[in-house]
Amino acid sequence: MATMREVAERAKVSIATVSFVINGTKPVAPETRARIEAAIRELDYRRNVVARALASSRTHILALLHPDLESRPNATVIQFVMSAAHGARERGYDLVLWPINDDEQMSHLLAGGLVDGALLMEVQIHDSRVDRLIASRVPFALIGRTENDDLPFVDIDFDTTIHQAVDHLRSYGHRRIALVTQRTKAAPGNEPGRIMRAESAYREAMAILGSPPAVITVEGTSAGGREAARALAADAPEATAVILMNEGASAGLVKGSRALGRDVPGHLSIVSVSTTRELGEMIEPSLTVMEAPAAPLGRLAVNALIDQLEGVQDAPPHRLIPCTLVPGQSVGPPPSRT
Amino acid sequence: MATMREVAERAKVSIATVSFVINGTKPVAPETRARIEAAIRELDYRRNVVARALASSRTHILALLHPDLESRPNATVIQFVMSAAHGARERGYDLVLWPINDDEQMSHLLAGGLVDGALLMEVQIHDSRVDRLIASRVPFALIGRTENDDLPFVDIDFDTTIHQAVDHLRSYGHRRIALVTQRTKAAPGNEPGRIMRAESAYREAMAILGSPPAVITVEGTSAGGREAARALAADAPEATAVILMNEGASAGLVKGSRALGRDVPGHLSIVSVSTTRELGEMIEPSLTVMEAPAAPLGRLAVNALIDQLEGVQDAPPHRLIPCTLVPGQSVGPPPSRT
DNA sequence: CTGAAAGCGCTTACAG
DNA sequence: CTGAAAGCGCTTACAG
Repeated sequence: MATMREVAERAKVSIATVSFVINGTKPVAPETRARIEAAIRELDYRRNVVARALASSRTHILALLHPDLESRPNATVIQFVMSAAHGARERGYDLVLWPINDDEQMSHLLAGGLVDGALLMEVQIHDSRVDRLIASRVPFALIGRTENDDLPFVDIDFDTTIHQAVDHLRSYGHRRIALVTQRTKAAPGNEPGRIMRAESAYREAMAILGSPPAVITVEGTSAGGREAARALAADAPEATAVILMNEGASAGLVKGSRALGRDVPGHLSIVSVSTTRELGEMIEPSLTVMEAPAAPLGRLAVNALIDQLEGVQDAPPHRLIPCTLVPGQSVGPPPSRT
Repeated sequence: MATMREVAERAKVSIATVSFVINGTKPVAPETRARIEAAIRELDYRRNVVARALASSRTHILALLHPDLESRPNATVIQFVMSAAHGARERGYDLVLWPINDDEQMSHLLAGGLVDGALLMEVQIHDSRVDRLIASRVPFALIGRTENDDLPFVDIDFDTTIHQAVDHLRSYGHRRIALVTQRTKAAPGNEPGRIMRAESAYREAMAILGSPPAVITVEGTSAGGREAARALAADAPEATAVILMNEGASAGLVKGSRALGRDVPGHLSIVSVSTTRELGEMIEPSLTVMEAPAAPLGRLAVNALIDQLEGVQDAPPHRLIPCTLVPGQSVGPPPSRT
């Protein structure tokens, strides 16, 4: 590869001037600029990004910190990741994947100076990784929120989403609506924020509706879904509809309900929240879903971070995006009482 | 952040010696080493990876080149990506995501000197990106193969996989087996290698079986699956089983068959190849799948690349991994002729 | 076993 | 508008 020095020699200028035209950092006379651009073209010169990084103390690399997702990743996650990578590249940044197992390792990586900023996924209400991030002094943006709303974050607007889901069900005549949510390994009270926020939005909506809430928590698996179906029949038999905040359990819930003789949507309507429409279509009957804004959220997160790095002040204030209703065939009127 | 110079001063040695102990590149006297290690601990020193990269011309960064998957990624892809990232980190490398739209852009990125090596996904039979990779002189490994088997690659062993699928169906008594494959935007004859290889393995198996092959190609969507169901009924009515090499069409195929009055597996058995077991479980009846070895393949790919970078000679010669049969409920005996 | 020094390929005050 | 030079924080022959 040609170096900046070779370009400078060929164009009969100093390397400083070459740098100025490449970066547009200082005005350069048109003729000089033309000579330099010609030299760049002739030598097929590409600036060495590592040297630039060392000299400017800006690597233009961003880290995506995520729990080790090797096992059960979902479609929403990859859409998010890919759109973040894409958004980063569009602004001249690279995105590295950092599967983080423990906080110690995370601090280590952050201290290496490889990245200009970090994106943290699967944020919990109390999250020690956020403390590590702050301590590292590496700028960051969170995907999800801790209890501290002041930190830079982007998130799904669960309030709006859940209320829309409830409204949709109400428009069919449902009044008794249960919530099926997901059990995690996190300590109780410290679930991923999305689970807690969805639940509190649900409780609020039920309060407005004047209906008693019914919350069922199961694993995010087919078996979990079946368990939810049994629990619904046993503990919340009056519920004619369910809001499902547990993508992995969706197929099991439908299968399990049918196995108990409860047709979907004949006896039980289902809205699956924060999932993909593709997943909704896989299931029979196809699920009515509130599609997670994974791709927009990925771009929003990466742009919020880069804006922060580059000191852009007019960053868009809205950092919450609601899910989008995608009607399927899992919602119908409640069974008529006979 | 502390620098190596500060460590050296505190330990009363030269920075060269500090470098030697950090990298283990040269023997250092035990007492000297102890002093240096103490200084490192006391200053909480972390080597700057950018400076190391520039000085050593090794960035320890790898690129994962993938088509722009923002739209329809699948679970197999993310498992692959995550395990590659994880495998890279375990060996001290970082993985950057490069969504590649065109070859030009790819060459640009490669020329920037950011990465030591590259992994290319979704390799096609004739793939201009591979030519670009070779021209860039950046070491690489392919996920999938071009027609040139000599290049470093890892891949699913479609031969073994398809033959196992056929054997599984034969053990139930099936002899007339169709293949449903996926239409892509690629020019005919230049599909992703996996599609061509699966098809030729299928044709070979049918030849051995003495049955005429029947190949149906549809979009990788629910609509495509329905189309496949119709085409099977119309064009290959004698087929009692189908090997599905089209994950996105799986739900549609089942729904479409039933809509035509053909029960699964009563009238039609299905084996879905190169997919995830989670997806198989979503569907009713749960699909018998040949699970793609996404995670092992991710590690294999990244290790093959790093071995190459580090001159490890005893790289494992086996770079093909077959899918794993995960029985579901979509395979049964063929309908008895009445 | 240890050190002085060159050099990796850029950016960036500073001077003119 | 352009250049000489220092410096980013390391690695790596080379010398001793």
